[in-house]
Amino acid sequence: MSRSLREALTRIDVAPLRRPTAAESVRSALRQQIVDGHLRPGTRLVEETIGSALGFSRNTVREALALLAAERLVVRETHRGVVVATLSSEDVRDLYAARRVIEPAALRRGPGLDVAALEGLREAVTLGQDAARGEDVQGMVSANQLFHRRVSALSGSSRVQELMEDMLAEMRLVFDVMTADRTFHPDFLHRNGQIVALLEAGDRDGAAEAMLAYLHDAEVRLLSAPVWDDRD
Amino acid sequence: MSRSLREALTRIDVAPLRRPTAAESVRSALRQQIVDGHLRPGTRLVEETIGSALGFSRNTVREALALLAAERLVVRETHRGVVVATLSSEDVRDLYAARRVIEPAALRRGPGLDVAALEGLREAVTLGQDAARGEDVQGMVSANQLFHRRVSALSGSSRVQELMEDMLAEMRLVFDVMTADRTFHPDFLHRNGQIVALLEAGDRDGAAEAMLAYLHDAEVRLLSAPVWDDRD
DNA sequence: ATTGTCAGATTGTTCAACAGCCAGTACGTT
DNA sequence: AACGTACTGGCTGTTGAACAATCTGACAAT
Repeated sequence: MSRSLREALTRIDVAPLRRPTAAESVRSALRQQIVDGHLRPGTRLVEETIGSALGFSRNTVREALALLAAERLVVRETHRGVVVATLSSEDVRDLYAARRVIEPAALRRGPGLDVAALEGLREAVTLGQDAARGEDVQGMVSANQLFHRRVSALSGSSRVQELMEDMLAEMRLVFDVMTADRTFHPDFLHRNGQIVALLEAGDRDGAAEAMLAYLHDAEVRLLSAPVWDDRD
Repeated sequence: MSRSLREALTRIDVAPLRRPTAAESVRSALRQQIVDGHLRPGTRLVEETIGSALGFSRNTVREALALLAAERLVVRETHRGVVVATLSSEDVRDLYAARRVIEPAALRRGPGLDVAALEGLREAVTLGQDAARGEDVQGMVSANQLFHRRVSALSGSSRVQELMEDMLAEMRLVFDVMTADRTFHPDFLHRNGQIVALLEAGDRDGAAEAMLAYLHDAEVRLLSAPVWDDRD
């Protein structure tokens, strides 16, 4: 094979192009229902029921549930079944401890911070502001998650991004509890803007510190919410 | 039920006490074989073969393989099968990007740094020194991984620890390539000691910076190794 | 109230089957 | 020799049925 041909071929990124396997379909369908709040925390997920509802066999559903359990979106207890995860205040502490490690560090040192990345962050902030003006709570949550997803992308590690992805899904379970508080999201959307402004000014350490404070305050605010499932 | 009895019972932490399920057994058996290097990167894992070898059905094996794939220890390609993961230089870069985010941040700000934690870190260093004196490569790797596992524990987040756990397992796949280089491990064990010394002196920022430098150097050293599987 | 017992429901696990896909092999074309 | 085609064996993806183990709730017995 000629040298130039080989080199030209390396530039093709061959798309995965495989249609999702059955287990993947079930997995993402359930995942979607959970993060969208249609399957509330505590809901029992019965294999047979899901299987016949979605048109897949029990074994396939089992595989999907096992993966969701690895993601912590559902909890499996042997011989007792699977339920949509119900987060405890301990989980909230754990999630925010993780985010305080990852997000400030990504801002401070992550190798992914370039012009395009800054624009992406700015865009997420703008989307959030639009949603806030329209009092669109779903939109605010999505924009906020987009912002933090892109922050974690600055880490330059797909493994870190994947963890953040999972944790953001878990956060939807948390916000299930917070639907009452109408001021929660707007307050924190504003602070996203401040963080981006610091980055744009070239002050990465400042942005990292602002993120740390943000996460601290958000955790306190969430933990002060009335009801947490703390029967562990 | 009497009041005092109820109160006494709350103090029992009821151990999980469930013996591992079949899929879990297969999963951990395979995991062990992989991290111990008995199943080398690239080895094909055929469901039927594993099943009959370990005495479990194909379905059970499938569940175990799905979980290992989620952990990235094996790679599953649809209709093509499962092989023990072969890491590319891109994977090494990704892993170290993740570690540079997590480990320095855990040292700098993690809430888990107390006297007991410091002792644990010091112990890991001592174990490493002992292994180095005995030229015990396996022991050095284990001690080093214990050290970094305990650093990640400073994060105060089980989710971060879990990610680190998975990544350390992946690192075993990396070291499969590095068995040639006899000086790799002793060099870096020494630097673990310096990091602990900084912590003991109360200089968390300094320890974080030292960790950052450590991880940078380790990555460079690994990437300079002759052969990486970079056919992606 | 506490405990023993039993039936129903659901999970854990196996087995057997079949379609679909992949890699390799052989064969014929150009 | 390079290429296209057809065939084949091996494995994966997925299903459906089956059975034992175990949990849950209800009801009866103490």
